Amino acid sequence: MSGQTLRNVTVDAVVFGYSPEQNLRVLLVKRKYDPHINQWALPGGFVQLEESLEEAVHRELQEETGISVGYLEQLYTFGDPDRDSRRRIISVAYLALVKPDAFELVASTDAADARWFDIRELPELAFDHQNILELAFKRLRNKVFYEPIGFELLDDKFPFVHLYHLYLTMLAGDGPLQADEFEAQLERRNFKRLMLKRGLIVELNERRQQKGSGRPARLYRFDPEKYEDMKKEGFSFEL
Amino acid sequence: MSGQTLRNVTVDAVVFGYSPEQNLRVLLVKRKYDPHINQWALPGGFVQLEESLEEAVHRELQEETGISVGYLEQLYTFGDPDRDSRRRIISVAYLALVKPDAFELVASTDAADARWFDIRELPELAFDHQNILELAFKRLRNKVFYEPIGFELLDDKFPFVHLYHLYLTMLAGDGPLQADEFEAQLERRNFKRLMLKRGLIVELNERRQQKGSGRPARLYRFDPEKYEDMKKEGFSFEL
DNA sequence: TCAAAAGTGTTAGAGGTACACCCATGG
DNA sequence: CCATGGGTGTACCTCTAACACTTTTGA
Repeated sequence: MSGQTLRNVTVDAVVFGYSPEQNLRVLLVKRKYDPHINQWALPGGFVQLEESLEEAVHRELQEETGISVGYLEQLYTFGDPDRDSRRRIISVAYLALVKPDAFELVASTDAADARWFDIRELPELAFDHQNILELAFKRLRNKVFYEPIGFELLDDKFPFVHLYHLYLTMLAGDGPLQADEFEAQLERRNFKRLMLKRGLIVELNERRQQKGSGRPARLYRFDPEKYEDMKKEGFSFEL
Repeated sequence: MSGQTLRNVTVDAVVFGYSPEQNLRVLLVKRKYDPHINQWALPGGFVQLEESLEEAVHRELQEETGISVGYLEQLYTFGDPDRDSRRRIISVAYLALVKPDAFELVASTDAADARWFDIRELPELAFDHQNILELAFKRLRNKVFYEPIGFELLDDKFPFVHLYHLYLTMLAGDGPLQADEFEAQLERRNFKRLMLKRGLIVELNERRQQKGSGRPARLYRFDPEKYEDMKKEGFSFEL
């Protein structure tokens, strides 16, 4: 079925999903083979001879979890001599982000061997995947400060609070404080002004259908042009 | 002599050196074997079975150029199926920085097959090393904005202008403008105040021996403690 | 008409930019 | 004593943090 693989090179992916209700989540798969059979691990596998590294990630994600990601970025390459008990294996790790639609989709599939885990309630992981995940999480948190990550994690149209809560979550990280307790450090109204002034998000003339009491929220979307501009010129996105 | 190597994994290093007189320079080696025999390339080679990736870089640099670097950071992993004509080879690229002492040392060795090149006057490179080098240079320039790279590129004690000129060089990059023309964007005296306020550099009570006329410059050094602090907490170093 | 959520306006002060000016040396 | 490079002081002004206040909804 599959082509010839490189014996010493794998790819692994840390896939993040977010929704205001479900917090920040990571996609994990349950291993079917030894070593570490039945333990949770990052999705990934051996690279085939004729595919690029990115293609390998997309293929493995498709095979193991059925998901297709909207954003993929190389994270780090792990190559310590004894990180795999079988033999010397170098793993190129990737960081991926998905929007809530894909997010929900996978959550409702077979679920036996692929599941979303809350970042604060992770199981023990196979190999050195714990390290990989921690590094990915650090990177994601850092990205908040110089790239508009919301772009890849939120729905196309979103009320402003969603973006706000995403940022609060990132600031809180896995620390002891709840996201809410960062409201002082990241003031809701000033944060909004900042985002609008930067021109990255655009006000729409739609409002969210009501959920409970309170004034209905206007919807926003990211501006893809501005986003591309910033990618080229390098970001600088101090909160 | 050398142990068994992985057939499909190499490391390559982009080593930068800087001095105010010599500008920013990159260390290249002339290839002794096919493919691309006699072309200039990044120092690097195949990873041995029992060594880590970092160890491989240090070993290859030692073997090919005799240099030992003070700072080493993983850059990116290049794995396109056809980047090497021999077979599928994945290369883990590293970015390295050396201080002027090491810098001078190698410049005066046998020079036949290892040489420093001005970043603005590079020869044609073997494989995809042009891409690797460009990425490394971009990364280095970006680091300026959130990490005190001078730490690894300047002498332990330095007059403030050295740091200033390093930053001007980075801002200018490979663009059309001369470093001097960025003096408007990065004001000498304000820049100094900023650096001192951040606490990263410390004023010494020594002065540089004279070189031409003008008031003799006070010497400074970086504060390693502050540096470690910032590493842990994550930098945020807007100019 | 009250509570909750969203959104607007305004103000004090921190901090950065720009620049005038002073210092120390060689020729 | 002038040219050159190094270093200090400060005034203006922008930008932001903080918060009071208004709007729009559900119950």
